[in-house]
Amino acid sequence: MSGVRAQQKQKTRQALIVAAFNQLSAEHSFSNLSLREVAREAGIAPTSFYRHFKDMNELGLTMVDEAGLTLRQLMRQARRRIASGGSVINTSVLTFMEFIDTSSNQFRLLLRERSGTSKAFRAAVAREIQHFILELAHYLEAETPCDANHAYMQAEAMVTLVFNAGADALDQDVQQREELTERLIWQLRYIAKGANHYGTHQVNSKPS
Amino acid sequence: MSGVRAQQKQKTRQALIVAAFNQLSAEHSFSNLSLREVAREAGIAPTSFYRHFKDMNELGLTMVDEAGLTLRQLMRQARRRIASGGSVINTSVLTFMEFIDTSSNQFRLLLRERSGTSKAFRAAVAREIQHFILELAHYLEAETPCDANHAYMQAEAMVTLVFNAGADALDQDVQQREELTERLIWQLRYIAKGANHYGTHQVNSKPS
DNA sequence: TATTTTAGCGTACAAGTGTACGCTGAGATT
DNA sequence: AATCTCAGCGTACACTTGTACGCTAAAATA
Repeated sequence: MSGVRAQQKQKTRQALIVAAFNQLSAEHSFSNLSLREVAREAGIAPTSFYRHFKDMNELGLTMVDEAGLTLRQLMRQARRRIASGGSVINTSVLTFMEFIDTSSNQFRLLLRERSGTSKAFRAAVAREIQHFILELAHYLEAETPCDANHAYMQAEAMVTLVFNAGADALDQDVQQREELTERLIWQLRYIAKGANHYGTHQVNSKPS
Repeated sequence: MSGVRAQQKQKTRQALIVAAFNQLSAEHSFSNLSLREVAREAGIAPTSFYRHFKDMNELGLTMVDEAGLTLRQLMRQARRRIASGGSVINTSVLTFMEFIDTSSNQFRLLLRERSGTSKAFRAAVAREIQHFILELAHYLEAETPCDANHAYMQAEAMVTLVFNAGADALDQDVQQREELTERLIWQLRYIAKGANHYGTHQVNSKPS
């Protein structure tokens, strides 16, 4: 049971995933990929694809998981930087922008399938984003004078803005990205300010 | 020059556009459409398609324009409601949600092509959204104590949140939509509050 | 060692795609 | 009335796609 067999299988399985990611780009989305092209790039026969995934759909869901994993790992790293004395907003934003830069295809997948044609895909992406929101909400509830409900809404708004800024950044050059990032940081400050205002007291009263 | 000829041409051209919109759905995106299927639904031969558009791409851009037009018309209507004494945030949000409900396929197109595979598409959608942002920014600058720069950032953040909430709403039932709308309204208040705080005075000082 | 399992291959096929080409007949133009 | 224009059609072709089926050789198991 040395597992030479299973080991090789994992290897080509991974080759398929890598091949699929490589074929994603600004001009090529997941739904444009064909089983045959992916198999070709992975160096196996089209029909061998089925030894690993029953479907292109199944491949896609695996890719979403993988992208989510990458993102979560990066953000864990961000939390370490924050713990050792970085500004929360700045560090998080910069880390996210780093993700977009170094793993743009993974981000593109999440971004596109969020509003894609497969309900399963949309749900999978929504789950990944939800992770983020909950984590941030938990942090905000603990570290700022905000009740749970407002902490959640605040987190949701922030994650939405960050994610969207990431999407815009994909098409931009360095100069534009810097301006975008600066605007984003201001916008996050707005939200923090507003949430702390409304979330701290008189939660149920209408604002003026 | 009665134009019977040209009139008929416009008619089938419109039939193509309608056919294409009809084939959009939660499970079917623009890039899934085939020229042949669109032509079939419009009731013409595949090759006749070329009498109207050089490309599926050209059809798509026309559709984006049309969707943008619908949206702008709806928002003009919203402005009238506001002028006759409605709350700004509430009225705008409700109007937008109405757009998503009654013209979901048009919204889906904008939503998806915003991060789609064609740069021209992305630019076209970005332009439509930019209209919105500028219009709102102008309003905010005039009606609230906010300098131009902060008014723009505020408007951008608000439009982003509204647009994204619309995207989420597409998959939701009435109950969930109500909750979503309520959260959205709070989030917009956060932004308004924060922007007025930072944008009114001491613009260049760091927040506490 | 003999047997079973299985990753990967090659062949084959039906279905669908975009589009080149030439024709027709009904409006438009002269 | 004679001519031109051109929206729409049908045929045809070269491709690409997913996948069913059966084979092989090497690893795993007995």
